[in-house]
Amino acid sequence: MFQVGEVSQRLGLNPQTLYFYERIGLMPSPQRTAAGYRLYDQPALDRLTFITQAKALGLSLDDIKDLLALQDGQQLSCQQVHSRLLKKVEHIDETIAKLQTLRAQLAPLLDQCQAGTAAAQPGQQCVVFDTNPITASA
Amino acid sequence: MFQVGEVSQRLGLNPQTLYFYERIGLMPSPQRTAAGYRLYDQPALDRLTFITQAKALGLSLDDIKDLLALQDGQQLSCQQVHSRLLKKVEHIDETIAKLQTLRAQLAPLLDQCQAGTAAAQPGQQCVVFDTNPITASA
DNA sequence: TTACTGCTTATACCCAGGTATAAGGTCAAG
DNA sequence: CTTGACCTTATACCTGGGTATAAGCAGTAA
Repeated sequence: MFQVGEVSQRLGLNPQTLYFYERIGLMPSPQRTAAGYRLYDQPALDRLTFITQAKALGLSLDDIKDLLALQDGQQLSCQQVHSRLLKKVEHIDETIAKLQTLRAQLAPLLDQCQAGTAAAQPGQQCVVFDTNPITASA
Repeated sequence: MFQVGEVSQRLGLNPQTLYFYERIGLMPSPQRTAAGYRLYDQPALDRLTFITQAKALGLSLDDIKDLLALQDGQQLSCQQVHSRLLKKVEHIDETIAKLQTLRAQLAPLLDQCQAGTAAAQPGQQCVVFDTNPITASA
């Protein structure tokens, strides 16, 4: 069992962040010592690890809360789990597609710039954006 | 030349959002009538269109400001344009990669759930998350 | 006992990207 | 010459995801 300071150090989180996660219902209220100190057990550490990893993958705390709720087995049927996961995956797919579109639009600019098709002398203005391909393509 | 109401209606923006973009330097101060009413010209509309599209693609207003600054030809050399664009593209690539990882981790859960490998009866708890593959794989 | 570190709570603040509201000036129609 | 729609500014507020600070207990070591 670990106190808040040890947990936050191990996971690289601000203690205030732990309190915050508890306040917003992302973490359950942990056990307390007689004096009221929080005591985190291993499952709590695992849960925090899951949260930080999911966050690093770009999920919002709300998304993570949903996933954890599924994980907690909130009497959700497979049907319900499936439909919620599906929505999340669809949203991720949309985001990926958008970014790939943007990526594809920026790539030729990069090439053009590198190839020196535009004004290439240092100190001279780059003309890559003279007719903007993003605006133009829309 | 269009007043703020017409512009915001055409582009689906709140007039306050136009003022906001002006305040943060994303849009230049437009011309004014004698009475002080803003008048937006076609280049201003194009710029706003560019902004809303770039936003839809997931760019931050700061990113967009950078791109527009390049577009405005702020005496940046091709070298500078190239290095800034490159950073942006690299960041986009990282984000795509992260999301694809997450996607790949969620997909088997979806399948499992759909296949009824987990408890499939409505009203029964879905066991897909019993050993969490995201946590497990990390 | 005092000092020090660590814990507690509440409250306030931060950034991003706006939205809402109030108090007032402008302009065209009737 | 008033009404109503539209514009102006300033200011306050909102969500998301925290961080900072203050005031006050808890526990330990000299």
